[in-house]
Amino acid sequence: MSSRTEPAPATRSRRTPVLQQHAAVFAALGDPTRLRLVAALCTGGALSIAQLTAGTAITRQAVTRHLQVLADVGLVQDARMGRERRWAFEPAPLEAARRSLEQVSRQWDQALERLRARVEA
Amino acid sequence: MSSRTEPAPATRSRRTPVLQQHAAVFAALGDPTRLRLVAALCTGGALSIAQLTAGTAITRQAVTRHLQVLADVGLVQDARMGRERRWAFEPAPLEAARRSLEQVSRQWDQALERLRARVEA
DNA sequence: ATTACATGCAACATTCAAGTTGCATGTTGC
DNA sequence: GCAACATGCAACTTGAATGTTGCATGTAAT
Repeated sequence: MSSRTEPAPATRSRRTPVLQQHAAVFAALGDPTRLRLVAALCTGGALSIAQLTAGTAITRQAVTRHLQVLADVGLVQDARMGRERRWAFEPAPLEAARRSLEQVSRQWDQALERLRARVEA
Repeated sequence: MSSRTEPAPATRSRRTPVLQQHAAVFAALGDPTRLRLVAALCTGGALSIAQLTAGTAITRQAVTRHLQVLADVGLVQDARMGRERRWAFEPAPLEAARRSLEQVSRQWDQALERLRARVEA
């Protein structure tokens, strides 16, 4: 890693790439079907593709593609169980995304407080 | 509000629409440029379109469209200030999204605990 | 008034994501 | 072996998202 193609131009441009890494996780969660899959998997444990397709109005192949998108960002993991393929939720990326949102919230609170302090001065 | 078009069909199908409502917020955050805009606005207060365009490699019009996408889910808000248009971060939808992720995390923890209790029994 | 700045609007091209269909492959059970 | 189930793979269509260019509009400053 650290290809270092950019000359680190400004002061705060080092912080943004970390956020952009989380953009992929948000993009994966930004689809109703995928969000439903994540919710189903984190509640019911490991499920097969056919089971996950049962509740939806879309094709099994479409569900497979959505699961692949979720797997690309590490939100789910697959394991062969005989003739079927069980998909399980993986909490780590979601935790990272949650912390990312918390950090944005914190920065916003700090900005508000700085503004208030300046007004009172 | 409360149009009540759906007859509340099943037991747990009432929970998923709430999640799907948050999918739009995640989709809005799921773009590197937009995530950068949100980060910039929550740190630096209200900024104009030209200011937000300065750091990027894309056009002013593209930034405008991204801001519109963020505004559609309520993440930013605009206000005219003379000849320019200041955009400000709005924390409410992000807080809702953060709580949504926390709930998913909580459900996962509960599922793990249930599984452990069953194994020990 | 006129010049410069900041933005709005609309048409356009291009890329990508979502979903489908059709068929092939592997696995279970009789 | 054979039928039924579960999945994999690939081509295709469609619609939306991203970004651009060109011009119009409104505002500020001289």
